[in-house]
Amino acid sequence: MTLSLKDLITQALQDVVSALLADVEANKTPSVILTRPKQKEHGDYAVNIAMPLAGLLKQNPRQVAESILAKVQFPDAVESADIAGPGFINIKLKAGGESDIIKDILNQAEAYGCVDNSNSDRVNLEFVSANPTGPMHVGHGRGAVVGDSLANVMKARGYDVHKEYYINDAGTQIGVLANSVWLRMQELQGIDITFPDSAYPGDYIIEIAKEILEPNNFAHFEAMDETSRLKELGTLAVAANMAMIRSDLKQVGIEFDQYFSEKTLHESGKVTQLIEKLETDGLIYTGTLPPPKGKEVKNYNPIEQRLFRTTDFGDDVDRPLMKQDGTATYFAADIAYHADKFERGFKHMIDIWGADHGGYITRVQAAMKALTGLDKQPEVLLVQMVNLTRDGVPFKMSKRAGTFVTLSEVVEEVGKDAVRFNFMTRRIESQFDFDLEAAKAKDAENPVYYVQYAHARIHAVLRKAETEGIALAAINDVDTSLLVSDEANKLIKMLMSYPDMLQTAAERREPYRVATYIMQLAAAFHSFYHKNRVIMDDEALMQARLLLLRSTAQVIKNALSLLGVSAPEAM
RNA sequence: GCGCCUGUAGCUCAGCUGGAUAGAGCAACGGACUUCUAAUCCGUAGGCCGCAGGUUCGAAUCCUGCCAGGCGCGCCA
Repeated sequence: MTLSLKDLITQALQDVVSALLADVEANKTPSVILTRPKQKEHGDYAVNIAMPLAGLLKQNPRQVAESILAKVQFPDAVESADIAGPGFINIKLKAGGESDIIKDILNQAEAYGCVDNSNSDRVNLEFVSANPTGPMHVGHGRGAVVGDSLANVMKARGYDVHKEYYINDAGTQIGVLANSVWLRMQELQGIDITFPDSAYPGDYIIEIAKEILEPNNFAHFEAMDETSRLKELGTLAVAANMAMIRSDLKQVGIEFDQYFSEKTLHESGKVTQLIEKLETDGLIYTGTLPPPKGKEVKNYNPIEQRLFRTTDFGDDVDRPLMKQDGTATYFAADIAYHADKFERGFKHMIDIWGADHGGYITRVQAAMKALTGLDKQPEVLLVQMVNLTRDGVPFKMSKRAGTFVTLSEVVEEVGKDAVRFNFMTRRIESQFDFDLEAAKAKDAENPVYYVQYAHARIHAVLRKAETEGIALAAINDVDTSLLVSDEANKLIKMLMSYPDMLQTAAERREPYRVATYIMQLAAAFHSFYHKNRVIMDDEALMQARLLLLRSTAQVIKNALSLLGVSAPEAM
């Protein structure tokens, strides 16, 4: 792998910095970081290294900058380097100095921006994990899209990512689900039932009831005792819901490497083993928890419980692992689950949760520390809530009333690309107002069309070239140094920054950066397009511009594919 | 009361872990299609970066305290 021009410049400066510090007692050598200045007059790259160095050398920053420039040996492509402001070094490159990058992009094609995964830790990425009691709603959709894109971005940067979905197919909710289905089954048989508030009201329950009745005889269930009936119906209903959820996920282009069932943890005895282990380790004691703060609890009865000493590992209060009826809490199963991930060889886990689970992070991390010694694991990304609106008017969503809007409905209305791209245009920390009309709009209000249009536009030019009988020159025969216009320069810089952007996105778990980047890249292209006609008489310049367009299309396509969004060649 | 997240242009959001004159899109106003896709581009206007302190050469960014909004806070998942 050859060093980029940026790397060469950085290296040249770093060498001088080390030389200057040779006579000084310094604990550590500050590292040179090249930045892209916002102002064009500040050159192509800027370095602030003179500022931190000034303190160590006890000179003023501008003097330091002068010493650096006196010694440094820049590569040929550097035209000039000047000192500016309090001590910045601004580096200007020769026109077209970096334009060779577009050849690399085309040679690497879909691999541009990616690195191989030869030596990296395995990462377990758990996301969505929507309860199998109903269809996915838009909030789940955001987590799903973010998680899948993050997986793609991290894979592109060499991480070995395993995508996992945790199915909460145990607990009281499954009993509620089974009972709801049973009531609907009876109703379908013409039996008069009353549907209690505690049951799930959605129409999908009726569909499930029908599905179950299709191959099975009603009498078969009627004859069973209630416990085994609810158990069997629970299993069937979970399977039906998971089939629906998987189809919803597929609709937005998401598939998992593994679906992990909570029930198997209980059945295999892993949960009880975990509790026994904690008992043996002396991490469990009998105690009474204080009443919850902040909200009135009616009929609060303090009770004695066996409590896990999570406070010893950073939690706020100790947590119960067993309910009063002797069954395990959700928390107990969840730490058994994370311990299982650890046993499967994952030292690194990332969980993507909804914001309403934020209070849960410390206790899981505390438990994992107690069990495995791992610190800050799992790494939890909280995705803030989604508010669905139409023309700015909020939807009233209530699962109870059956008026929540499913992800599937939204995808059908606005399309997969719009859903996926729009969810990626904001940081996960900010709440999302998702407007259905805006997401459907095919104009500048909707960023997905803006970027797709850029891609389609490039292909329109390429098609035009083809119909005019223009042959594309071989990549290495093109003189890219002819690309000297401001717009071309800006576009090339955007294309160059793609790998760095991806690396940052992967390291910081911020896949939204990819979306922001594509929008900027598309803007740089549209701007170039308007000022620089591609198909023209000047053959050499035309070939250079065609090459620039092809590499731009390649990067847009690469980036969009990480987000699971299509790159159409015509619109 | 406590914990987490958020507060940047009229609206929706960026701001690359401390850099130079805080940026986009929408909305407003004014321009650009006989020429490769106007789903586009160019320009104008619009800012006590929630408030107040602190850290330092330098703060939207880091720290502290307030204010406002969202989420959460016993054996629900």
